[in-house]
Amino acid sequence: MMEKLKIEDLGAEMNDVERRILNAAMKVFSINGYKGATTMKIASEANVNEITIFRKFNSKENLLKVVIEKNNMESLEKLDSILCREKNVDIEICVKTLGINLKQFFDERMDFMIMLMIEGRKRPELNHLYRSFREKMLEHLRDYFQEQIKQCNIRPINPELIAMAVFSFIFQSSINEKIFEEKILIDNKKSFEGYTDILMRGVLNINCKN
Amino acid sequence: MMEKLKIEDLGAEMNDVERRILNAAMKVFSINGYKGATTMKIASEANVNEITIFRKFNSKENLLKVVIEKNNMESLEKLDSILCREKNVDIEICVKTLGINLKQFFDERMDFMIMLMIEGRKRPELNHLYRSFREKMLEHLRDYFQEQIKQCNIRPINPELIAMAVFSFIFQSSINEKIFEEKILIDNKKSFEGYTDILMRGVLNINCKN
DNA sequence: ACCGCATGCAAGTACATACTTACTAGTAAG
DNA sequence: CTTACTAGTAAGTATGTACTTGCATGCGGT
Repeated sequence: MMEKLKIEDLGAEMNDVERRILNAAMKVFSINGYKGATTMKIASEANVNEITIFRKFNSKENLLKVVIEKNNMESLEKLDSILCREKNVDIEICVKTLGINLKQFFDERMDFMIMLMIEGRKRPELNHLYRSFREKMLEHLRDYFQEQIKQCNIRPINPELIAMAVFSFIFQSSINEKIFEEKILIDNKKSFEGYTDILMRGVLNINCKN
Repeated sequence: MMEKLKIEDLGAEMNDVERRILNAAMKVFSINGYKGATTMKIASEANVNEITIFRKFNSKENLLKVVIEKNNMESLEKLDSILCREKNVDIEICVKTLGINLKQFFDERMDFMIMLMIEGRKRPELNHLYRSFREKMLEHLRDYFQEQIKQCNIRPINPELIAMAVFSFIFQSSINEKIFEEKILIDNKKSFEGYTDILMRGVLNINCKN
């Protein structure tokens, strides 16, 4: 007998069919939400018979959990690679690159994140998943700015606030493109650079400024 | 025979039952999304028999449209009252009050807006509704900052960018509270004042500064 | 008292969809 | 060739839910 995939089994490698199903599920859940996503849609998106989904994942509910868990693992890994603090570097460049990387991170996951946010409101057990990304990002940013304040590169503003300012702009840019297919400026990079410029001249301590 | 309520009839005053249904529908749609919201849930939330909904509004689909249209009317009205440009006033105070008012506006409607955003992705005919708020707000902010640039109160940054900076922070604050029941700072007002401070010292033209 | 209208209640229809059962076909290994 | 396993097909079950029909009830106005 074949084993049904559960969250614990994620470490094991998957075959082609399973991967296709998971990718399709991710896509369909993202766009349609849990209720709106039918196993039929997922199956046809994955080019797989509907029943195969149940054979592999037992239930729609379990499928969602596996999709979430897989995404969570991959995302946290990716996030870690982005959030390697670069010391000894010009603060403006540092924030810019961090922002651009985080923006890309969001762009790749925004649909799914929104779904998690929505679904999480009704299922507290999912809520912590999106929350963990957010927390990680905010914490990193907060610590970074805290450090900069200590080093007197930034004037003593609540670092939480600065972190939120960066985070919210990135988040919103990503939403703009995903939901409205609209960019703030034509060039993504330019847009965040512009924002960093605004942020910096407010954040940088004039007394310590070069 | 009783007339079924359609979008055109919104001008007419509604009785208690209709109002209760619309309020309940708004609530249930907001939290559960279109698919997740069952007529049964709406009915019990409104303390009304399920069938009454169909008698009054014909179909779930039509109910959604009426809810949206009603909300749209009321919201645009509210927005208009917020966006009455205050000239001859200190720019920092102006942005602060505007931000705080917009924040409150969002807080009262965030659930529904998110639902509109989500639903709008699958139904382009709904998309323009949330879009119209956003556009209105951004346009107002953009024009305002444009004017301030002309008056040399602000250095020549892309006004779209500044508008977006303000908008995104407010939007995010509202999401924080709605989805995560988390505030950036304990005090809402303080949080936006802090942000305005950051924004201003980056935005204000030092040459023209008092 | 009577009429008209608004609402509730009971029962039911039609359909979508999660999930099952039983069987078949293909494929890879020994 | 045989065995074991994987995936597809066909058919069906059970449930939830939008929406209907028919009747009862209650209430305000005349």
